[in-house]
Amino acid sequence: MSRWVIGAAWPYTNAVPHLGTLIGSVLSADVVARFLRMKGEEVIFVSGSDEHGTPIEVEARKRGVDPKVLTDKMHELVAELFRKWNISFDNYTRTENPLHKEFVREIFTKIYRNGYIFTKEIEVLFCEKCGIYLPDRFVEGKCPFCGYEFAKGDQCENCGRLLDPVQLVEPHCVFCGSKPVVRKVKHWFIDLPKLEPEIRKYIESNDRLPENAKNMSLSILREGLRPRCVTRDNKWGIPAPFPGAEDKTIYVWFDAVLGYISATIEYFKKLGKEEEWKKFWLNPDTKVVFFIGKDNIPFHTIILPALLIASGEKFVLPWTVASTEYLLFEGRKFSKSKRVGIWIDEALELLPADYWRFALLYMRPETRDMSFSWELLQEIVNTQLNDVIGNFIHRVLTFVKKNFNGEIPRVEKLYPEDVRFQELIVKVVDEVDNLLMNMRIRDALLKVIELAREGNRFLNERAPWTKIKTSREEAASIMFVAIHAVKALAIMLAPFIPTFANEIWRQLGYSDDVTSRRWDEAKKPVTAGQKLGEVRPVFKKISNHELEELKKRLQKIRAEGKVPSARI
RNA sequence: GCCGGGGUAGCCUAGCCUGGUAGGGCGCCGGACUCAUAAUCCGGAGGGCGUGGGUUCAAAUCCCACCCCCGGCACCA
Repeated sequence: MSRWVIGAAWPYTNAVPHLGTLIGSVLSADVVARFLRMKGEEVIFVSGSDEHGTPIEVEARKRGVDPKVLTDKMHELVAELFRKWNISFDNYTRTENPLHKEFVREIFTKIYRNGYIFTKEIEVLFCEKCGIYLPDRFVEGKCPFCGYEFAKGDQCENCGRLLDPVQLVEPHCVFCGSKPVVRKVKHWFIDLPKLEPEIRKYIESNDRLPENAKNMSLSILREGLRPRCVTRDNKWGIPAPFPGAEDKTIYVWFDAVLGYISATIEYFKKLGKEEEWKKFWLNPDTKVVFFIGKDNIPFHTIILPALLIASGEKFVLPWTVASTEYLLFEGRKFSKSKRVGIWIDEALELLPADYWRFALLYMRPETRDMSFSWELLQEIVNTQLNDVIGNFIHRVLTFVKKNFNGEIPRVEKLYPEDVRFQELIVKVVDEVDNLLMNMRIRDALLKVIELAREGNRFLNERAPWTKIKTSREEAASIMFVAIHAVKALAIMLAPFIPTFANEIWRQLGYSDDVTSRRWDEAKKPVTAGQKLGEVRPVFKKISNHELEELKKRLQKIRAEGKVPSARI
C-alpha cells in the first residue's frame, strides 16, 4: 500500500469554473482519488479556492465590497458546486484560511533564511486615482505600431505586436481611465538560477511526467531560469515575511501552490492528528500527483519544487504532474469575457452531473486539445454510455429477471466460451487498473466501454435466448458470466460516474455503496443465488429535440441570471 | 520575431520517442439477430498520414526547408 496526495489545481475565485478547468483539474483528480481509495491505498485528496491577487482585488473594487466578502461568497458557492459534481475531496479549503497564511509565511521565512531571496528595484505602473499598481494588461492605450485604440499593455490584440506598457500612446488605467505613472519600487525575488541544478535533476530524472509537462519544463530550463519576483504591492494577500517588506504581499502564485501542503496539514489537524501530515509530505515514498491544465505546468514542475527545495525541509517532490491540454468549446478557447463555453453551475441545470462527468472524461484532452461540441456530447451519452454500456447491462439484467427468476443462476461448471469471456473480464480490469495508475483516464474509460462492447458481442455470439430453449444449464453458464461483466462494469465505472455506478450496483442486488468496495472485487463473479434489485434502464438518450432544448435552456438561464456564473 | 504543440478518411481521434503493409470511435452502405431503451453484432466503402526535399532495403514515424492552426514569451492567473 502506498500513500498518495492527490492535488487538483486551485480554482481562482474571481469566477465560477467552466467545464475546461473542471476536466483538467478537479474532475480528473476525483477519478484517480476514487480509484486509489478503491484500490485500498491511503489517499488524501485536496484542493481549495485560490483567492488572492489583483483580479480579485479589482473585482471587489468594481462591486464596492471588501475582497474577503467577495471570496467568502465565491468559496462557498464553488465548494457547494463541487459537492453537486460529486467531487470526493478530503479537504477543499482556501488560501484565506489562517493556517495556510501562516504556513506560507513560515516557508518563505525558511527560504529567506536559506539565502534564496534577494531584493531589486523595478519599474511598475501605478494608477494614482485607483491607488493600485497595474499589471501590464490592466493598462490600455493606442498601439504605437498599428494605431489600434485598445491595445493592452503587454500586447496589441490587433496587430499582435508585443508591447511594453510604456510604449503605449495615451496609456490609461482600464478601471478609471486615468493616466498611470511609472514608479520605482523595491521587490523581493527568489533566486531560481541558484536552484536550477536541483530542479533540472528533478525534471530530467522524473520519467513519469507526461510529455507536455516534460517538454515545457525542459524548454524553460533550456532557456535558463531567471529570478522571479515573489512580492506584490497588493494589500489583498498574504503579508510577505521578509524584513522591510511589511507593506508587501506574496505573489498569489507562490502562495496558492503551497496550499496542497497546508490543506493536508489542516485536514489532519481537524482529525486531531497534528503530526500525521508529515507522514505524507516528508516521506520520500509518498506519491504526490497534481492534476492541472497545461497553462499551469511551470508552476507545478518548477516553481513549487523550487520552493520546496529552497525551504530546506525534506519535502517530497511531485511524483507526477498530470497535465492536460485544453478543452475547447466548439473549436474556440473558453472565455469568460466573451462568454464562450459552459460553466459548471450551468451544466448542472441542464443534465445530471454524471452525464457530464462521463462525457467530459471521455473528451479529456490527454494528448492534445479536444473540442467540446453539443453533438459530441450527444454522441457520447447516446452511443457510448446509453447504447453500448447501458443496453448491455439492461439486456443482461432483464434476461436474468425473466428467465432465472431474478436470481444469479447457480452453475456447476462454465462452458469453455464463457470461461474465455470471464478471463477477458479479469484482463480488462487489470488493464484499466494499469491505465489509471498511469493517469491515463480517458484511455481507461475507453477500455471500460470496450468491455461493454465485448459483452454485447459475447451475448450475440452465445445467444442465451436460443440456448435457454434447449439447455437451461448452458444459458445459466452464459448469464453467470454476463452478470459478472455487469458487476465489473459497475465497479470500474464507480470512479467515473459514482451515482450511476451505484444504481447499477443496486440493480445487481447489492445494498451497500459500490464505492466502498475494493477494485479487485471486479474480478470476482457475483455470488450465485443473489437476488437482483429492481431493474430498469439506468441511462437515457438525448434526442435531437432535447439537445436543442438544452441549448435554449442555457440561453434562458443566462438571460434570466438564474445561475451564479451568469451574474459574475 | 523567438520557443513549444498540432496538421492522419465526412467528423473526432490513436500511432510518431523505440522506423517495417495506417488502428479505433461516430456517420454512411449491406447483412445477421431479436434477450435488450429500433438497442446489439458482423461485413464493406472511404486515407496522396499539411507541402517539398533527404536518410534508409523500408518513413505518418528520423533529418532539412516551407505553409497553415493553437498556445507561451515571465509580474495575467
